[in-house]
Amino acid sequence: MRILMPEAQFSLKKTFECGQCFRFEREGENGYAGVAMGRLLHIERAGDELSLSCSRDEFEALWKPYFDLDADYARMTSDFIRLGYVGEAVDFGRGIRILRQDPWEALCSFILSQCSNIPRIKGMVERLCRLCGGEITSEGRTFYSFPPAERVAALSDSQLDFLRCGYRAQYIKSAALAVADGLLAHASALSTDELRDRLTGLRGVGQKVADCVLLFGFHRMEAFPADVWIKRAIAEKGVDPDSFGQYAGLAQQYIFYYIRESAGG
DNA sequence: GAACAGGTGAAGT
DNA sequence: ACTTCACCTGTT
Repeated sequence: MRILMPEAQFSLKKTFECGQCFRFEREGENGYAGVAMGRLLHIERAGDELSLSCSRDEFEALWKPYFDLDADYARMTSDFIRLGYVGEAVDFGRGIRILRQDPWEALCSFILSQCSNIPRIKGMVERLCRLCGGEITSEGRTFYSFPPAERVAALSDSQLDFLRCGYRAQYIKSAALAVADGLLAHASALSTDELRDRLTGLRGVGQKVADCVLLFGFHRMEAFPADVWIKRAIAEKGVDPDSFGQYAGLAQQYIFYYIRESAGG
Protein backbone atom coordinates (compact mmCIF):
# COMPACT_ATOMS: atom_id res chain seq x y z
CA MET A 1 0.00 0.00 0.00
CA ARG A 2 1.01 3.62 -0.45
CA ILE A 3 0.64 6.75 1.64
CA LEU A 4 1.38 10.38 1.06
CA MET A 5 4.06 11.31 3.57
CA PRO A 6 6.68 13.96 2.77
CA GLU A 7 10.29 13.49 3.78
CA ALA A 8 10.04 16.40 6.20
CA GLN A 9 7.47 14.45 8.23
CA PHE A 10 9.04 11.01 8.00
CA SER A 11 12.58 10.42 6.82
CA LEU A 12 13.40 6.73 6.54
CA LYS A 13 17.13 7.35 6.68
CA LYS A 14 17.00 9.60 9.72
CA THR A 15 14.51 7.44 11.57
CA PHE A 16 16.34 4.17 10.99
CA GLU A 17 19.87 5.52 11.27
CA CYS A 18 19.59 7.88 14.21
CA GLY A 19 20.64 5.11 16.56
CA GLN A 20 17.31 4.20 18.14
CA CYS A 21 16.82 0.83 16.44
CA PHE A 22 19.04 -1.95 15.15
CA ARG A 23 16.93 -4.15 12.92
CA PHE A 24 16.23 -2.16 9.77
CA GLU A 25 18.69 -2.32 6.89
CA ARG A 26 19.04 -0.35 3.72
CA GLU A 27 17.37 -2.02 0.74
CA GLY A 28 17.89 -0.52 -2.70
CA GLU A 29 18.32 3.20 -3.24
CA ASN A 30 15.42 4.57 -1.22
CA GLY A 31 14.17 1.67 0.86
CA TYR A 32 14.61 -0.21 4.11
CA ALA A 33 13.58 -3.67 5.28
CA GLY A 34 13.26 -4.93 8.80
CA VAL A 35 11.26 -6.85 11.36
CA ALA A 36 9.28 -5.40 14.25
CA MET A 37 6.37 -6.75 16.25
CA GLY A 38 7.02 -10.11 14.60
CA ARG A 39 6.23 -8.69 11.16
CA LEU A 40 8.51 -8.09 8.19
CA LEU A 41 8.23 -4.72 6.46
CA HIS A 42 9.70 -3.37 3.27
CA ILE A 43 9.29 0.38 3.01
CA GLU A 44 10.44 2.66 0.22
CA ARG A 45 10.21 6.31 -0.66
CA ALA A 46 9.33 7.77 -4.07
CA GLY A 47 9.04 11.54 -3.86
CA ASP A 48 6.35 12.45 -1.35
CA GLU A 49 5.01 8.90 -1.33
CA LEU A 50 5.93 5.91 0.75
CA SER A 51 5.17 2.39 -0.38
CA LEU A 52 4.88 -0.30 2.28
CA SER A 53 4.75 -4.06 1.86
CA CYS A 54 1.76 -4.43 4.18
CA SER A 55 -2.01 -4.22 3.85
CA ARG A 56 -3.84 -1.04 4.74
CA ASP A 57 -5.32 -2.79 7.77
CA GLU A 58 -1.90 -3.86 9.03
CA PHE A 59 -0.58 -0.36 8.44
CA GLU A 60 -3.37 1.16 10.49
CA ALA A 61 -3.11 -1.42 13.26
CA LEU A 62 0.66 -1.83 13.55
CA TRP A 63 2.94 0.36 11.50
CA LYS A 64 1.20 3.70 11.85
CA PRO A 65 1.55 3.53 15.64
CA TYR A 66 5.05 2.02 15.35
CA PHE A 67 6.23 5.00 13.32
CA ASP A 68 4.30 7.37 15.61
CA LEU A 69 2.60 8.86 12.56
CA ASP A 70 -0.30 10.36 14.47
CA ALA A 71 1.99 12.68 16.41
CA ASP A 72 2.63 16.24 15.31
CA TYR A 73 6.41 16.62 15.54
CA ALA A 74 6.33 20.23 14.35
CA ARG A 75 4.21 21.09 17.36
CA MET A 76 6.30 19.02 19.79
CA THR A 77 9.55 20.60 18.66
CA SER A 78 8.07 24.08 18.97
CA ASP A 79 8.59 23.64 22.71
CA PHE A 80 12.35 23.85 22.22
CA ILE A 81 14.30 27.02 21.85
CA ARG A 82 14.67 27.14 18.08
CA LEU A 83 17.94 29.01 18.24
CA GLY A 84 21.58 28.10 18.52
CA TYR A 85 22.80 24.54 18.57
CA VAL A 86 19.47 22.90 19.42
CA GLY A 87 17.77 24.83 16.63
CA GLU A 88 20.38 23.60 14.16
CA ALA A 89 19.90 20.04 15.41
CA VAL A 90 16.11 20.20 15.01
CA ASP A 91 16.40 21.56 11.47
CA PHE A 92 19.02 18.97 10.58
CA GLY A 93 16.99 16.06 11.98
CA ARG A 94 13.61 17.05 10.54
CA GLY A 95 11.81 13.82 9.65
CA ILE A 96 13.05 11.70 12.56
CA ARG A 97 10.25 9.71 14.21
CA ILE A 98 10.63 8.14 17.64
CA LEU A 99 9.60 4.53 17.10
CA ARG A 100 7.30 2.65 19.45
CA GLN A 101 9.51 -0.39 19.84
CA ASP A 102 8.73 -3.46 21.89
CA PRO A 103 9.90 -2.77 25.49
CA TRP A 104 11.67 -6.10 25.88
CA GLU A 105 13.44 -5.72 22.54
CA ALA A 106 14.54 -2.22 23.50
CA LEU A 107 15.74 -3.38 26.91
CA CYS A 108 17.73 -6.27 25.51
CA SER A 109 19.17 -4.23 22.62
CA PHE A 110 20.30 -1.34 24.80
CA ILE A 111 21.86 -3.66 27.38
CA LEU A 112 23.88 -5.03 24.47
CA SER A 113 24.71 -1.51 23.27
CA GLN A 114 26.86 -0.61 26.24
CA CYS A 115 30.48 0.18 25.43
CA SER A 116 29.95 -0.79 21.81
CA ASN A 117 29.16 0.72 18.42
CA ILE A 118 26.24 0.41 16.02
CA PRO A 119 27.69 -2.23 13.66
CA ARG A 120 28.62 -4.43 16.58
CA ILE A 121 25.28 -3.91 18.33
CA LYS A 122 23.48 -4.86 15.13
CA GLY A 123 25.63 -7.97 14.88
CA MET A 124 24.89 -9.10 18.41
CA VAL A 125 21.15 -8.46 18.05
CA GLU A 126 21.05 -10.21 14.68
CA ARG A 127 22.82 -13.29 16.08
CA LEU A 128 20.36 -13.37 18.97
CA CYS A 129 17.44 -13.31 16.53
CA ARG A 130 19.01 -16.03 14.39
CA LEU A 131 19.69 -18.11 17.46
CA CYS A 132 16.20 -18.15 18.89
CA GLY A 133 13.91 -15.77 17.00
CA GLY A 134 11.13 -16.79 14.64
CA GLU A 135 11.85 -17.39 10.97
CA ILE A 136 10.15 -15.21 8.36
CA THR A 137 10.84 -16.08 4.73
CA SER A 138 10.16 -13.70 1.90
CA GLU A 139 11.19 -14.02 -1.73
CA GLY A 140 13.87 -16.55 -0.92
CA ARG A 141 15.36 -14.52 1.93
CA THR A 142 15.05 -15.40 5.59
CA PHE A 143 14.45 -12.80 8.26
CA TYR A 144 14.13 -13.38 11.99
CA SER A 145 11.84 -11.84 14.56
CA PHE A 146 13.16 -10.70 17.92
CA PRO A 147 12.86 -13.58 20.40
CA PRO A 148 10.50 -13.27 23.37
CA ALA A 149 12.08 -12.95 26.81
CA GLU A 150 11.12 -16.54 27.67
CA ARG A 151 13.29 -17.84 24.84
CA VAL A 152 16.29 -15.79 25.89
CA ALA A 153 15.84 -16.78 29.52
CA ALA A 154 16.10 -20.43 28.48
CA LEU A 155 19.43 -20.03 26.64
CA SER A 156 22.41 -21.95 28.01
CA ASP A 157 25.75 -20.26 28.58
CA SER A 158 27.25 -22.04 25.59
CA GLN A 159 24.37 -20.88 23.39
CA LEU A 160 24.96 -17.34 24.63
CA ASP A 161 28.61 -17.62 23.52
CA PHE A 162 27.32 -17.58 19.93
CA LEU A 163 26.29 -13.95 20.40
CA ARG A 164 29.88 -12.86 21.13
CA CYS A 165 28.50 -10.25 23.48
CA GLY A 166 30.97 -10.91 26.28
CA TYR A 167 30.02 -9.87 29.79
CA ARG A 168 26.65 -8.61 28.51
CA ALA A 169 25.43 -12.19 28.12
CA GLN A 170 24.57 -12.62 31.79
CA TYR A 171 22.93 -9.20 31.80
CA ILE A 172 20.48 -10.09 29.04
CA LYS A 173 19.83 -13.51 30.51
CA SER A 174 18.92 -12.17 33.94
CA ALA A 175 16.89 -9.37 32.37
CA ALA A 176 15.05 -11.96 30.27
CA LEU A 177 14.21 -13.95 33.41
CA ALA A 178 12.86 -10.85 35.12
CA VAL A 179 10.80 -9.79 32.10
CA ALA A 180 9.44 -13.31 31.63
CA ASP A 181 8.49 -13.13 35.29
CA GLY A 182 6.41 -9.99 34.66
CA LEU A 183 8.78 -7.17 35.58
CA LEU A 184 7.41 -4.91 32.85
CA ALA A 185 3.76 -5.97 33.02
CA HIS A 186 1.19 -3.22 33.54
CA ALA A 187 3.82 -0.60 32.86
CA SER A 188 1.22 1.91 31.69
CA ALA A 189 0.05 2.22 35.28
CA LEU A 190 3.52 3.27 36.41
CA SER A 191 5.09 6.70 36.38
CA THR A 192 8.27 7.16 34.39
CA ASP A 193 10.31 7.33 37.60
CA GLU A 194 8.75 4.13 38.94
CA LEU A 195 9.41 2.37 35.67
CA ARG A 196 13.00 3.64 35.61
CA ASP A 197 13.52 2.24 39.11
CA ARG A 198 12.32 -1.15 37.94
CA LEU A 199 14.70 -1.07 35.00
CA THR A 200 17.76 0.07 36.92
CA GLY A 201 17.09 -2.71 39.43
CA LEU A 202 18.32 -5.07 36.73
CA ARG A 203 21.98 -5.97 36.62
CA GLY A 204 23.68 -4.20 33.72
CA VAL A 205 21.00 -1.53 33.46
CA GLY A 206 22.06 1.91 34.64
CA GLN A 207 20.58 5.33 34.07
CA LYS A 208 21.49 5.59 30.40
CA VAL A 209 20.18 2.20 29.28
CA ALA A 210 17.05 2.67 31.40
CA ASP A 211 16.33 6.02 29.74
CA CYS A 212 16.80 4.49 26.29
CA VAL A 213 14.26 1.80 27.19
CA LEU A 214 11.86 4.40 28.57
CA LEU A 215 12.13 6.51 25.42
CA PHE A 216 12.31 3.88 22.67
CA GLY A 217 10.43 1.01 24.33
CA PHE A 218 7.82 2.85 26.39
CA HIS A 219 7.61 6.06 24.38
CA ARG A 220 8.14 8.14 27.51
CA MET A 221 9.14 11.27 25.64
CA GLU A 222 10.38 13.03 28.76
CA ALA A 223 13.15 10.45 29.27
CA PHE A 224 16.53 11.92 28.34
CA PRO A 225 19.24 9.32 27.71
CA ALA A 226 22.59 11.03 28.28
CA ASP A 227 25.42 9.13 26.64
CA VAL A 228 28.95 10.41 26.00
CA TRP A 229 27.84 12.31 22.89
CA ILE A 230 25.02 14.10 24.67
CA LYS A 231 27.32 14.88 27.59
CA ARG A 232 29.72 16.36 25.07
CA ALA A 233 26.91 18.53 23.65
CA ILE A 234 26.06 19.71 27.17
CA ALA A 235 29.69 20.46 27.98
CA GLU A 236 30.80 21.98 24.68
CA LYS A 237 27.72 23.25 22.83
CA GLY A 238 25.81 24.96 25.58
CA VAL A 239 22.94 22.47 25.56
CA ASP A 240 20.86 22.71 28.74
CA PRO A 241 19.24 19.35 29.53
CA ASP A 242 16.76 20.97 31.92
CA SER A 243 15.27 23.22 29.25
CA PHE A 244 13.34 20.68 27.18
CA GLY A 245 10.29 19.75 29.25
CA GLN A 246 7.97 16.92 28.31
CA TYR A 247 9.66 16.18 24.96
CA ALA A 248 13.22 16.08 26.24
CA GLY A 249 13.78 12.66 24.70
CA LEU A 250 12.84 13.94 21.27
CA ALA A 251 15.26 16.86 21.70
CA GLN A 252 17.91 14.37 22.76
CA GLN A 253 17.45 12.38 19.58
CA TYR A 254 17.86 15.43 17.32
CA ILE A 255 20.99 16.47 19.22
CA PHE A 256 22.40 12.96 19.16
CA TYR A 257 21.83 12.53 15.43
CA TYR A 258 23.23 15.98 14.66
CA ILE A 259 26.39 15.63 16.71
CA ARG A 260 27.04 12.11 15.41
CA GLU A 261 26.51 13.03 11.77
CA SER A 262 28.57 16.20 12.01
CA ALA A 263 31.33 14.19 13.69
CA GLY A 264 31.47 12.08 10.55
CA GLY A 265 29.82 9.00 12.07
C1' DG B 1 50.38 -4.74 20.77
C1' DA B 2 47.98 -1.04 23.08
C1' DA B 3 44.14 1.86 23.31
C1' DC B 4 39.55 2.63 22.95
C1' DA B 5 34.39 2.04 22.39
C1' DG B 6 26.86 5.05 22.57
C1' DG B 7 28.04 1.68 30.10
C1' DT B 8 27.79 -0.46 34.56
C1' DG B 9 28.98 -1.89 39.22
C1' DA B 10 32.27 -2.44 42.76
C1' DA B 11 35.75 -0.59 45.37
C1' DG B 12 38.43 3.14 46.60
C1' DT B 13 38.89 8.01 48.11
C1' DA C 1 29.20 12.18 46.21
C1' DC C 2 33.08 11.67 43.13
C1' DT C 3 37.04 8.83 40.81
C1' DT C 4 39.05 4.59 39.11
C1' DC C 5 38.96 0.23 37.22
C1' DA C 6 37.66 -4.34 35.20
C1' DC C 7 34.67 -6.38 32.13
C1' DC C 8 34.14 -9.32 26.50
C1' DT C 9 34.91 -8.44 21.92
C1' DG C 10 36.09 -5.95 17.83
C1' DT C 11 38.40 -2.34 15.45
C1' DT C 12 42.16 1.03 14.70
